[in-house]
Amino acid sequence: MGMPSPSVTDPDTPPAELPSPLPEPAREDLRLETVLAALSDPLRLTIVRKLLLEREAYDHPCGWFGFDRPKSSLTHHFKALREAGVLRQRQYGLERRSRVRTEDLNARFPGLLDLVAEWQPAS
Amino acid sequence: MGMPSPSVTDPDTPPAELPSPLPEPAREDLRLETVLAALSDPLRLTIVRKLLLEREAYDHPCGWFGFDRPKSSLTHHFKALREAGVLRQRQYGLERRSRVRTEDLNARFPGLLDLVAEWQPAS
DNA sequence: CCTCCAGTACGAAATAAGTCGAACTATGAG
DNA sequence: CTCATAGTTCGACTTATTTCGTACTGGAGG
Repeated sequence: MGMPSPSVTDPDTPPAELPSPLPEPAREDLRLETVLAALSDPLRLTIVRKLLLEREAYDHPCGWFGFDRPKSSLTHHFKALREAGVLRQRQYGLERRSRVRTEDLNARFPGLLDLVAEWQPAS
Repeated sequence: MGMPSPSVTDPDTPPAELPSPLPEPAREDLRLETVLAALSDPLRLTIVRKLLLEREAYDHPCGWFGFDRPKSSLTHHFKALREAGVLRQRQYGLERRSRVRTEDLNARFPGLLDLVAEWQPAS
C-alpha cells in the first residue's frame, strides 16, 4: 500500500478512490489577501514552488521536502497553506500528502502560480 | 506653487522637474515575498486598487483616499507599500503623493497588479 | 499485543505587525 | 510672524505570527 491502492476489493472505482481532502476553503471562498499572506513566507513559497516544479504526478508527504525544521513547525506551515486554500492535503495511511490547488488558483487568481514557480529564494 | 512649478528660473527642464522619489527599493531588488506581504492587507489592497483603477493621470495624496483612520496609521501603511516597492511617493509641497510602480511591478511580477485591480473587498 | 513512525495538538516564548494618541515638522497663506 | 494643514515620528499597547519542545494519535508490521 501507499499508492492509491490497486482496488482489489472494488473493481469499478474509476481511476481509484482517493481519501477525501482535509477541510479546506471552497474555490469561491478563496480570498486574495489570505492567499497572498500565505505565500509571503519564504519557506512556504519554497514548498509551493517545489510542488509546482517537481510534481511527479503524485502528491508529496511533507517529509519529502527534506526541510531541516522540527516537525511541528512544518505542520504549522502546511496547515497555513491548506487553510488559505493553496494546498490540498489527503491522508494516505500514516502520511499526509499535499498538492497545489492549481485549478482553483488559476481560476481565481490567474498568473499567481506562475510567479511562485519562477520565484527564487534570496541569496 | 504646488504643481511641478512653471520653471521661471530654469527654462530648459524638459516636461517639468518632479520632486525626487522618497527612498525605495530598485526594480531589481524587489522581492516577491515582500511585495506579497505588503499586499496581504485589505486596507493596502484598497489603496493600490484605487490607485490602479481611478488613476486620473496624476498621483494622489493620501488624504484623497478618504479613509476614516488616524493619520499615523495611514502613514504606516503607505510606508509599508513604498518600502516593499509597490508605491512610489514624491513630496509636493505639503503633500506626499503616491502612485503604483506599474512598470517595475509588471516587469518583475507580471500579472500581479491585474489581480489587485480585480480584487473585491470582503462582504 | 507492542513497537515504530508520520504527523498532530497544545502551549509557551519570542518576534513581528497593526493601531493610535500626542507631540512635532515643514509648507503655504494671510 | 502666525495660523492652518498634510503628514511624520515616537512610543505604548494590543494582537497576530512564528518557532519549537513535549506529549499525543492512529495506522502498519511483527
